Amino acid sequence: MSKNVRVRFAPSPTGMLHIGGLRTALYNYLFAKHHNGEFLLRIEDTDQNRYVEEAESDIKTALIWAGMPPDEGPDNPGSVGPYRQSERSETYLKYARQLIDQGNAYYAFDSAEDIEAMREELKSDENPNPKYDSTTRTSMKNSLTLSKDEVENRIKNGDPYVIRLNVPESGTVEFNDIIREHVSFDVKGLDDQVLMKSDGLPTYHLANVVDDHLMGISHVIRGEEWLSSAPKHILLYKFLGWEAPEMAHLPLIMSPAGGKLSKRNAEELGIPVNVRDYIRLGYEPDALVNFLAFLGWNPGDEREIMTMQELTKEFSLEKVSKSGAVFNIDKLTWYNEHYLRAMTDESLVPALEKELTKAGISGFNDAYLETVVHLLKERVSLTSEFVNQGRFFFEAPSEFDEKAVKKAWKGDAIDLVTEFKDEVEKLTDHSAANLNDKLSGITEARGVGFGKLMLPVRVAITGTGSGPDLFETMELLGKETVVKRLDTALNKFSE
RNA sequence: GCCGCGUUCGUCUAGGGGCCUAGGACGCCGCCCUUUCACGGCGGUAGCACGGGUUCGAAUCCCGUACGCGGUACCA
Repeated sequence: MSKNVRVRFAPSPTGMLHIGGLRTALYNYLFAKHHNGEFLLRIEDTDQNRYVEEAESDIKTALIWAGMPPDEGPDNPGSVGPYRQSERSETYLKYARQLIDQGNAYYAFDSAEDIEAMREELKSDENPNPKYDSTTRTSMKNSLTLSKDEVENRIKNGDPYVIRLNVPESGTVEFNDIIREHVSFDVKGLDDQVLMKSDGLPTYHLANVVDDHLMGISHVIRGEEWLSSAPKHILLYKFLGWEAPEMAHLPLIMSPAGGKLSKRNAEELGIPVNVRDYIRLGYEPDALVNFLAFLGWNPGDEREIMTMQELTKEFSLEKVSKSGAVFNIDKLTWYNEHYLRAMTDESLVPALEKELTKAGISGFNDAYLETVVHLLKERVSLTSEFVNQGRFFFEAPSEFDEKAVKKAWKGDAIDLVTEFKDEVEKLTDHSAANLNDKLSGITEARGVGFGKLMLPVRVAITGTGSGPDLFETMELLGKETVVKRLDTALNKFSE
């Protein structure tokens, strides 16, 4: 890489950070770190109508949670700030004026109604969406059609206006996309994009070009939805006399239902679209990152599990695939389970505590919780399932699984459990091994199968027919609790 | 409609002319382990969109068709 790598993640604060946005950020981050470059965060808040107050902090929180803190951004500015576009208005106006002076842009005074009327008039089956372009602009109200005096007067009068890109009438714009290689557009297909809106703020197209240049961005890595407007950006770089950064348009993340992953076609399939939901649900950041990295990229060998460090070492845009990737929640679940199981019991205690707090349960020490984690972590997909899967570690079962009761509490279960309870009461060392000995001692003596006793005891202790090792569970619960639960069940099921 | 981009198992993908009887992962199915359920181990299922070329030889190169996706805003 000849020049210093500087990339940016440039979300618009119009809502909570989207999972696809996090992947875009991740690819930018990996690319930057792979090349020892910088990863910047720039807030593209030029649309005042869609501005959402909490969005910016949501974005920052998500990036930090996922382990990709920006090297520069609104909170830790470098030398090219400000990092919010709303704070850079004068800069954009300056370049817009330059473009006008050069003849590469022009003032347009058409109202929304004027444009609508033009579209209505020109609309046809072949052209359902007439554009404001090199052919239609000749019949509109702009500084290309109006006299110089009139233009000056209108501006002096404070008439609302926009500044539009003066797209050449013919030619092609070609560029090399790192992921797609050669891409070519006929300028005839481009419209005279609005560069400065009537509210004085730039559109994305102008702002992004000006900022990327001024901020020294070497590579623009963004979603494929931008590919169609890339030629306009290339034109802007050319008109402004700047070298365009390298471009890489990432394939989109798709819904299993088809189309872009959006609230509508994802959440009803059980796929959250906002990163904050993944955080809330208890996904491990490493798992989400690993999963997201592999949605459209892979190292070229058969590895599936890679940490952020490994991803950084291996990542390259050339290996990013060209086609969209369907979001497969089952695979994410598998990644999460994998990471969960690889983590130490101790490190998961805080997650358990968080869930307990949510459930209003308290009063258990860390050693106890660590054992609970140990017993549970191989049977859950998410830490948020800890409480549901292991409620019996914290309180006596309030209800009993009907099927399990029917299967377990029959025949001479009452006698067997009563005998077991008596043995437990006499036990001086309430250890898993001893409990196991006692239980199997009874079944052997009575000549019945192990399950005849184990199952009713399990139901009595946990309320269900399956779960972690029963003896370790009983050891953790302690003698008093075990005896009490056995009594309760004996009373309940002896009728 | 027009413009652009894409198309290997259900899904994520490896593959860049002979190494491909197309490899891995998730899912699913089966077996083993386990005196529960899981975990784990082993095995199986399933794919080069279609049609033409080019070539001794094509999943790999070219053209076309179909399909999918994106864009077509004073939104990003």
